[in-house]
Amino acid sequence: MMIMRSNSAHPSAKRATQSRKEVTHDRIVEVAARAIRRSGYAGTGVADIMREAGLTHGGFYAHFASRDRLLAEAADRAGAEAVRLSADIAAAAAPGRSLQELLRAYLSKAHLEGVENGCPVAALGSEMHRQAPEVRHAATRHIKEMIDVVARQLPGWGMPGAHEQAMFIVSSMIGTMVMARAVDDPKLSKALREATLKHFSEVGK
Amino acid sequence: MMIMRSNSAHPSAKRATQSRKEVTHDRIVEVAARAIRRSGYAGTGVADIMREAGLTHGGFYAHFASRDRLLAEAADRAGAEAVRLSADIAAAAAPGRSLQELLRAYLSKAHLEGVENGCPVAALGSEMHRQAPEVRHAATRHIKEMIDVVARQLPGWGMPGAHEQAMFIVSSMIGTMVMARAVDDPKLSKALREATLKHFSEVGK
DNA sequence: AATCGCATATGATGATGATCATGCGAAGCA
DNA sequence: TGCTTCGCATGATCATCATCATATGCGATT
Repeated sequence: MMIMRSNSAHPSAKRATQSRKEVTHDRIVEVAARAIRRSGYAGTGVADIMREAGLTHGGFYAHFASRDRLLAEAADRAGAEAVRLSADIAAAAAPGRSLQELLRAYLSKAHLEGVENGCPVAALGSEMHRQAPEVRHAATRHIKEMIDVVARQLPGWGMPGAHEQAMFIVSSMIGTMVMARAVDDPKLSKALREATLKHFSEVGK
Repeated sequence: MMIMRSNSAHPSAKRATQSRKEVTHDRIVEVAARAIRRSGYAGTGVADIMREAGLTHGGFYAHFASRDRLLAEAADRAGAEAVRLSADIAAAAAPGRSLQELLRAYLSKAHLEGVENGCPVAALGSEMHRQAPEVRHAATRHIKEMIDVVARQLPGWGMPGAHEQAMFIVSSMIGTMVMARAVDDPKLSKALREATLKHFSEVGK
């Protein structure tokens, strides 16, 4: 079960259900997880997030010790969501097609245009090395998870080299999406995604 | 007494007759080109740049119509430098080894640690889609040039598919560097770079 | 229905940011 | 040598930002 973390000596109806504060906290994190992908770490202000969550800026520090703490929670959530989504896509694919489906989804136009709900590494990768240790740590953890997810879709899963190959695939996926979003030429953007898709078209189970 | 700054600092004798203002303008752009890679577009302020260039913030608008205009010039310069450096490395390599040397240099520890003088796409990629049109345009141009540089090192240069392959290679290079910089685990960082290096170890002329 | 505690709002503070108006001092011309 | 022009500095303005102190009002408990 859960540890009782009561903020008062009196039993103020603690139960498995979330308290009001927890619900709000959660909503702020969810909004922030989208905001950072849309506007970047540096471009996301406390007031923006609170406003988007339907609150005002003042209450923020009742929920988070600092802006960085929120960013860490938001990055963590975004990463966890991305890994879970990838695993789901792979799990739902026909046997032997999981890596292909994963790549197709990742390099899709929908993902290209849906930054705020997409891969946080593609959305925030080049800002990462400037972030607070907690943020980088969460990111690193999810990156490792993502590599594992990909590795499990490889024919030689468990064999030496599979992990290495998975690292390469993930690097390529992310680089392709970063580039495809960076350029202002839609044709080039599409060509970049298709080139990567084509390169991996034979890899799979 | 007064700090004499003449054009002797940088013997950039492109035009023998560079006015004082042009020299200063150039210096600001050069500083900015490093600053944006180090601190990101959003993290680079006008005052920071001017201070680093040995000036005060006030004179800025005598040189640039806006902050965005400077960022565009800085991005353009960083991109041009990166492409030129890559082409130089390839040109200096032993015959048939140019792509290998290029990859080795790009994925080196030196580049990993030298953000401010390195590839601007790896340093700024995920911030790019939010930038002013001029900035994105300059970036796109240099990305195309970079793809061409890589394509020319391929065995099947000119044959159908070479350009496609070059796009894939560039995407992978950039993605690998973004990831290697993002993670806070040096072992993983190194493993990512080596995985990509290994994957391309047979490609070349 | 009255009360009370907690979650959130209001508002303040000090820092920093982009932009601009204006003054000063040095470089070059007469 | 004195004058003019131009490049840069000083300093101000207005906006935004993170953070915090304090007020308020809702909802649950009595």
